[in-house]
Amino acid sequence: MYITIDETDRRPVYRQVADEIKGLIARGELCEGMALPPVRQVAADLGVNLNTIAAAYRELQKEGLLKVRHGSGALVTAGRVSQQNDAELRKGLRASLAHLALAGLPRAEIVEIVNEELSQLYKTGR
Amino acid sequence: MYITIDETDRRPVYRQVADEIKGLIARGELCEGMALPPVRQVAADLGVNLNTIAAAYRELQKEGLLKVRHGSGALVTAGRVSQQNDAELRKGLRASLAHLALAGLPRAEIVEIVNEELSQLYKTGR
DNA sequence: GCCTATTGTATATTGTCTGCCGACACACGA
DNA sequence: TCGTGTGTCGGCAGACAATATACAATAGGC
Repeated sequence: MYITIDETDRRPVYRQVADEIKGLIARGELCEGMALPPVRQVAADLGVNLNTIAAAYRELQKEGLLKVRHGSGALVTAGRVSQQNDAELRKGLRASLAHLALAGLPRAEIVEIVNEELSQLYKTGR
Repeated sequence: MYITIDETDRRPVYRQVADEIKGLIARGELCEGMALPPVRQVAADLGVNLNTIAAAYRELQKEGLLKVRHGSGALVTAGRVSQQNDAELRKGLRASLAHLALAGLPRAEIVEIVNEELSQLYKTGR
């Protein structure tokens, strides 16, 4: 499972990890029923404490994407998160798009980038 | 200047404020040369300490969007941020789109939302 | 059944970040 | 030059992040 940590990112590490795993699930690289690697292994790979990864797993369990079992491991339990309200969902997207616009990208280029990313998310018959 | 704080948002308040102002600049509601309201006024409107707003202004100054002048006020100095690398720019967008996909939205609907938001950002002859 | 390895969990500690308060410093106009 | 309006600085308390260490649950071999 290939995930990375960005030192320059201001989000806490456990949330970066959670978001990366969420991305893997979103694009189908992790499917329902699959086991996640043990927290110690991920922690060793990334050079952080095992509790940091455990926090990421708990975060995802709280969102309903994982089932973490004491003594066994963690399983992907869903390919979807429970429905959220529309305004809430848009907020993050709006901020990201504003960021791209402020960087000076023309609208057409942003559309192109969005389509590329969406193709990654919807490539299979999901 | 209409901005709001979301108690449920996990980002710190000063960053929420910074991001909202960034959005206002991105969609042209704040233009180069315009003055921002004093930190005390924004702080009073939002019910937070003035230093919290000052931190937001400093954040934006660091990104090159504002010029904060001790004793006078803060001015918008640019409608663009300095160029960043492409991968860095995509990261936030990718996460947002993954979130929408995990919420179960069909691809077409996401494209529609993106276009709506982009229309807000590019509505004038910018 | 019991041992052992493997796995997640709980507790305590340390440092950092947030947000606040009060005092200070700069700018501009009367 | 003085007063008002403006941003800034230092210190504080509380919350949060990441760590080290010890604990508890599970799975498999014997």
